[in-house]
Amino acid sequence: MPELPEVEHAARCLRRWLEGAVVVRAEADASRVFRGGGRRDFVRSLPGRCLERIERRGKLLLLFFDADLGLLSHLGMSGRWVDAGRAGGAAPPHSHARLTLEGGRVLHYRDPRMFGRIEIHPASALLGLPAVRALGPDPLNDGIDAAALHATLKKTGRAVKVALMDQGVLAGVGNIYATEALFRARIHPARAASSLTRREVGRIAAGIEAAMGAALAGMKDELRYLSDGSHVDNPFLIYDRAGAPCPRCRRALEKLTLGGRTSAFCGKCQG
DNA sequence: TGACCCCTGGCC
DNA sequence: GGCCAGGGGTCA
Repeated sequence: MPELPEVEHAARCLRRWLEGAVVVRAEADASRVFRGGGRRDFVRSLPGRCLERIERRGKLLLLFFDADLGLLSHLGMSGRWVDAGRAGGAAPPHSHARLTLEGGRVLHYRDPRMFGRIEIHPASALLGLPAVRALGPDPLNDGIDAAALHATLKKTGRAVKVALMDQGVLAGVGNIYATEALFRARIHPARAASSLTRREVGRIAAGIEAAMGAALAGMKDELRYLSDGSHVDNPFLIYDRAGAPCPRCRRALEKLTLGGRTSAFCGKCQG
């Protein structure tokens, strides 16, 4: 499930594939991935366009093409852009959209669970979209200002884990990195956000940066990280490891549900 | 602010 | 064969 590091990886791959390339054909299936008239716009407006730059804001990919054409891509749970090689090969399963580039390379958007979305907008309007404006600071692009984060968390009595997954608090943190960061910071996921001290928020900020940094470093390791952004194994300290021993104290990791999402945590280290 | 829902692969 | 996970939009 893509969060900030995985989307950053996708942005880097797309830059490599699309930089300087001209789209010669765009195809799209009738799919939930396209909302409103998005499918028609995708097919009609992309051919002939050349990519100028790609930005990532939190979990959003923003593609700026020439002639003021913009594409927004959110990968949802299972979305991936993949390089399927030259035209003529079979489409990979769950392909909802295809871009054929000058020279014959074909990019597919795959999304088995269809929680992702693709939208076409004027490039000049992308940064002004409500979904973009609502985002909080991006830990990788902007860094985390622990004092500002402390001030934000102070205002809400929600569980700290739920608050961290709010894209308006920090852009790009989801279930995985909230879980990992709180373990690293030794803070219980259900603690009221407003009860955290400035020092504890500092540990959380450091935990987010460390967990995301480790993931980004791991993406260079092709044995553990595939080029399509998926993991070969579970590279995380405690995410999805409930029942397994805590890597710090060896006590069995516990599990609880907050904000509809499952958290692993150590009842001793994060007491 | 919280519950519910979308959708399907993967796991039990 | 059945259940669950999960980002985020929507609605109460």
